[in-house]
Amino acid sequence: MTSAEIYSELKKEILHLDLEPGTMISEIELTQRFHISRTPIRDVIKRLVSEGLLEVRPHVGSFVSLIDMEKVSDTIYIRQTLETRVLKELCMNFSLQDALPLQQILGQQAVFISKQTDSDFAPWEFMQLDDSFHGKLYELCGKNGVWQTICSLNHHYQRFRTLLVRYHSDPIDVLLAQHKQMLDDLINHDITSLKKHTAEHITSGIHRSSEIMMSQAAFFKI
Amino acid sequence: MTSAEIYSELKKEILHLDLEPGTMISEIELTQRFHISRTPIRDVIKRLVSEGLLEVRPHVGSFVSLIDMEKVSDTIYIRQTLETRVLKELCMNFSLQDALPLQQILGQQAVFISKQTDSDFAPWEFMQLDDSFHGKLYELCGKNGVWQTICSLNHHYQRFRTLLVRYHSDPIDVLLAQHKQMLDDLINHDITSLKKHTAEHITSGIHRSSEIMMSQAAFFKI
DNA sequence: TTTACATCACTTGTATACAAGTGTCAAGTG
DNA sequence: CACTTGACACTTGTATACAAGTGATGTAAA
Repeated sequence: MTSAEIYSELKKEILHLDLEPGTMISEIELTQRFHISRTPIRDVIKRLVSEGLLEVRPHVGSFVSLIDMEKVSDTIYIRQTLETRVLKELCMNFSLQDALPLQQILGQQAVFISKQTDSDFAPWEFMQLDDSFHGKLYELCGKNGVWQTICSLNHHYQRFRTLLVRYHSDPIDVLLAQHKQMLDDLINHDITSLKKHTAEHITSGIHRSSEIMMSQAAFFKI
Repeated sequence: MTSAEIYSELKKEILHLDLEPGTMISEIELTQRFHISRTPIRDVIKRLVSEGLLEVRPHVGSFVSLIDMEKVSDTIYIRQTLETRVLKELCMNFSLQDALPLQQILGQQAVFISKQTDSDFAPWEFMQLDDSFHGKLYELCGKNGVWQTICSLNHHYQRFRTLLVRYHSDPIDVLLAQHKQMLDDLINHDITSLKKHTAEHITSGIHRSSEIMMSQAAFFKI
């Protein structure tokens, strides 16, 4: 297993909360698990530290970082602000041609929901489709780089979203309905309604944050 | 010299263009310069890579990354969008109390300009004061975390700004005048004028980008 | 002269021994 | 019993030897 693969694997486990916030990560354990020496393991750890997913206390240990709700709030603020502008610009010249790829993604989301059973609940697959939808909005607007930048700093937000769907605070069929509304607004060139629905969609779930923070207090910072 | 200090020193040299884009960085040279072994040097390099300031070609060498104008444009787009919203919110409840720290920073900028001579031209000192001004705007709005986030992804933009002031495309007295206008707009609660002046200020210099890219083509990507 | 190829100097990648700091836990002391 | 203290196990930090890939350079053959 190469260094990049180990990085992806660990990152995935952290974002999916398989590695719970606060868990200690042992370098030596990882060397045994991935059959590789400490040096590349330490490289991976450093990289995850730089993304805020791990914290290293020198001579003590490496730990999965606690979810920082301030960072989550900041991410939501940034996403809502940028997406409002992007959608405004997109709405001005929105064509039915633009609607096609978005409708395709909504179709995939509908398929996912219909296949979904309680036994094999895999929220991150839907979260990926959610990201595809939003990413496509930026792409259609010629702002793919902005979307990539947002993705690079939404790690705490993503873990919070995982909790939201895990506790069904954010039913995925509601999210799909919100996407559909946004697409309708785009087709109708209704900027006012679009702005409202976008804000609702992105900030949805934050209302229940205190509830979730209570039930999983150990996962959160301060 | 500790690992963190070496990181700061190298980062400073890259952002100030003392280490020019494209320059090769030798790990062994750095071990000799800082009297430390390869391991901590490699840690520093990895960290600068994760910030997009260095690029490592395996078994070839480590190089200062070329300035990516797409990233610069994206940064300007993000900054302008966020700052427009922050200033709008700030403008609504702006008090003369809020004006005090801003006026203080403008005073420091004025002092800097008056002291300035052509022989000891140190643009980054003024850039720091520029950042202080903008950072204070976010802070007054309770959005300090958002500002910190922006700072973490504006490295290419900062190198571009260094070029702008180096070639006097962005005379610093003009920047100060723009700051003063923005503060006046805040005091007068004139959102429309504020939005216009903010956009002018943040996008100022981008107009001359092609000119600068021509004269320093080797610094730029593609 | 031109081209193909082997050599070599140099780079980063990896493994590992050792240094140094931290926290636990048990024994000793008041 | 409460508290101090020191040994110890375990952590990350650092140094360094070696592996492996790259590109330039020089040599020999066509």
